[in-house]
Amino acid sequence: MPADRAPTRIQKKNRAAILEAALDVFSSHGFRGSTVDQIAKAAGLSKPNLLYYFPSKEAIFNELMAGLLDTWLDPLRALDPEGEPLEEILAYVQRKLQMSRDFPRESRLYANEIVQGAPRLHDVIASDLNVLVEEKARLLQGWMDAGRINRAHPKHLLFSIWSLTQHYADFDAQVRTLMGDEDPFDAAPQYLETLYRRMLTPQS
Amino acid sequence: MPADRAPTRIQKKNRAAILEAALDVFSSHGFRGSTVDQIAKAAGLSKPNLLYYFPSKEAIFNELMAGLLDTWLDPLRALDPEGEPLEEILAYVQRKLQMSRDFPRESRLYANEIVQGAPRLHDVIASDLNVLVEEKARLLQGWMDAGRINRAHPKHLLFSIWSLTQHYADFDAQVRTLMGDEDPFDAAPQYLETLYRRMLTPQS
DNA sequence: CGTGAGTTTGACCAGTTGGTCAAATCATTG
DNA sequence: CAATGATTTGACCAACTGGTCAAACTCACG
Repeated sequence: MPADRAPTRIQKKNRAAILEAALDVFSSHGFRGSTVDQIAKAAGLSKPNLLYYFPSKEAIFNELMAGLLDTWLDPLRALDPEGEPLEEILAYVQRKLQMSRDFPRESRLYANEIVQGAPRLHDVIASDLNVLVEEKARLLQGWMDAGRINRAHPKHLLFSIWSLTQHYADFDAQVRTLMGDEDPFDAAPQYLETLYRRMLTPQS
Repeated sequence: MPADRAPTRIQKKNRAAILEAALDVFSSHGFRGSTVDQIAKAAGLSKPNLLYYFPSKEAIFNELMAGLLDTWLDPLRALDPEGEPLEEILAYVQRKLQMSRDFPRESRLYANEIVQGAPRLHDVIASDLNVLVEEKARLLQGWMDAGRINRAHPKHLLFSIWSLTQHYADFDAQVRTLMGDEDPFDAAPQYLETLYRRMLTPQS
């Protein structure tokens, strides 16, 4: 393993290549289903060479996850208490949808983990994510109490946004097969905007 | 392997126990992540004993999947062209949600497969499911054209129903952690009914 | 209660997998 | 260009995994 001095040119390049390859492999086979050899080959390295940069398969996975979670929550963090409620929510939905389009592997990596019971993620969900969700749920509740958006269970509202947007990344294989030639992302933004607009636009 | 005569009492019991155990194990670790030993132990058998009833790990998986897909599509098949459109759709949503509550392992097994690119399911999705979806999408489009429900992309409408309902099974670990004491299934039916009612109730 | 089919198991095998290590090669810099 | 540290690799290991097999055991039934 490289000393903990400043990383050399080669270290930077190879660590990046490994993480990129690992994202590819882990997101399409899950942790258990992925082999170090697969990742090494995808990164253009030999297995021992890869293990020169990371102490273990699990270490690669953890670093990937740590990096992922931060960017993953950014769109929700950006939900602005000062903004116009409905537009804020619609913008959040579109940001999240955009992430499913641009980073489907990250979405699937996360989905893989949660579906399998989140063994390696339970702590961070129970702490960081929980705090953020509580905060934003209160914000949404406030907007509802003020009559600025229609009432709905705030946490379920958040779940529905995650679910609907990530579905296009996580179930990509199914969605594309059923859509035929049509790109799912052509109509999805419109569909979701309509859905949440109709649902949340305040009715007297 | 047992001869292909009528199954004995023991065969019936053990095959059922194996499939039950396999559902448990496969749905929480995926195919690659599950071992025959795990399944055998969960079924209360030794590994060679299990392999006396099924020729291979893959055979267990396939039999499980074959059984699953049929029941999985039933709720959609039951969408009745003769019924009142909005109520038909709302009933479909509730049936699907009920399945997430009653058969979360089946949902996760399916999710696991699709997230990983549906390698073992692509054919059946492209044939059986595709036919069913095309049929029901036309039905929904007809209802919209007749002004009986609000307009929305019919396939995306179906995707959203799957996504929202299955989310409660597939992301159960996350949902429960974030809901604390509250059972997600307490508010979910109400939330989804409201969502689709507001979205689809025809507006002049 | 004996006997043949149905059932169970311990021992085993070959292939895979995560990970190690010493030796070889390469890059940087004094 | 020497020499020192960084990088790479082939050979290897122990644990695990899917699957086999012959021998032992159990059960239903005449």
